[in-house]
Amino acid sequence: MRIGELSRKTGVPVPTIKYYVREGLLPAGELTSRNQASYDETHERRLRLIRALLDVGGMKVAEIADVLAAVDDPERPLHKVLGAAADRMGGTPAGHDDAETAAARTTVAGLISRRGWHAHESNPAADDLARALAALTRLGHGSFAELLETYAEAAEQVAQADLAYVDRRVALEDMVEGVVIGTVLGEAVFSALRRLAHVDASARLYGAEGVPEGDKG
Amino acid sequence: MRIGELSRKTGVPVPTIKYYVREGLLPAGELTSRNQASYDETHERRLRLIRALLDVGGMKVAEIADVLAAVDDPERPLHKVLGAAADRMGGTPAGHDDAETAAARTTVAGLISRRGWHAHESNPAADDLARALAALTRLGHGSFAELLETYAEAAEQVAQADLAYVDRRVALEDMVEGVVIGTVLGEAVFSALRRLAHVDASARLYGAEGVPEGDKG
DNA sequence: GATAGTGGATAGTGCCGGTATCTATTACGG
DNA sequence: CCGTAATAGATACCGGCACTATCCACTATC
Repeated sequence: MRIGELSRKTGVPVPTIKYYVREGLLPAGELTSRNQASYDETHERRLRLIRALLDVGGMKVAEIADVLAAVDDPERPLHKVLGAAADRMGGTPAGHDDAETAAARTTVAGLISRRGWHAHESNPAADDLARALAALTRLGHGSFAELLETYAEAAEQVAQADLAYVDRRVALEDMVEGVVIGTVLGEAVFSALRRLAHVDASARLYGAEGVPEGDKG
Repeated sequence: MRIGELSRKTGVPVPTIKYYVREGLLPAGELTSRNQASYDETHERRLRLIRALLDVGGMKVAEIADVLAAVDDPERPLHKVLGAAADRMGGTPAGHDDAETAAARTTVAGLISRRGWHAHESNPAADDLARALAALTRLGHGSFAELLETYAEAAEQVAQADLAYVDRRVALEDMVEGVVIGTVLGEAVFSALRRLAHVDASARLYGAEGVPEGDKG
């Protein structure tokens, strides 16, 4: 198909498709003449993946380029792709190691070893966690750490379900892509569920309705 | 204290503090003369909260302004603040209701009623969830919905722990702020934990180490 | 052979979170 | 009482990002 049809099928404007190609998110179409290239379903699928990662997953274009490059790497070291997909967070690049962050890092290391997780504390996620805990401490909510075990338990459940899904549901061919999808979109799914559950829990605790009559605007 | 000291204590540059005041995130200091204002610990705390919401929570300045306005509202309708804190997601404003989204919406409504959640399906979180599921469907992962129950279970655990923490740990005075902190920073915490758990789960499944020797760059 | 569509390239747009600069004023140390 | 530093407030500007507009030379198609 030509670029116009690709655009129509996916709802992505033609100039945007060109932009994605320039940025390395999408392979160029195969040239059939100097100003004609043909695109196939792989382009269509990749385009949908890009939009999902952008719109639902909130990833940045450059991050998507990195992750997709890892996906396309024939070597496909699964845990590296997973890392690339997961390490897209952490707005603050490094973060000076103040007292709170150092203490939080210790807490995180303790949690990891206590749960026997096969994850090194140098993992970027551990860093993000430490920074979040440090921020909580600075706000006088250091005891939020009491919830860590509950959180970790739930996170384990979710992660196991994710990986099991990928393992049994996805052909080896698409496994890497499946991991990316599960990691990024799964996060969006869980986030939304958590917010819904919050509404429910607060309704039960404080008697506030999810949406009182006529409060839908 | 004066603005310079506030800046030193929090690490936020003076012009940035002025910017936050302009944007309504931070109340202005009390004027003691035409070019002097005094700030107190409430400003300091608020400033830390703003930075946490920005850096760790990934919220936008305008969103923070909304949420903090709700926090400062003497009426303090708790569930509304929670909503304001939670509804900060969803990059795509509305989203045309295509076939996939409509189907996903039905799935979400089913889930909510099945779990007996006191949350209306018109909730923005339900919308985000539907959009995430629709994106998964478009990518050929409609069966990801099989994980919804597991996800929901975990989300319930986390939400209950969150609210219980707020309920018993926070004076009524600060409860609203506590909800915001728990909602936003709790999400960052859980997200990081989920990524760590992913690393662990994939290590167990596929034998990839969290960080192989000399792979820490 | 007119028209619409295309690949490729460059420049521009709108938003966002600040940062720089400027003025008029005041606090503060000596 | 004077010089310097800091401050409030206002406006202009900046860099990053995700596009979007425009242009050109060319070609598929009617």
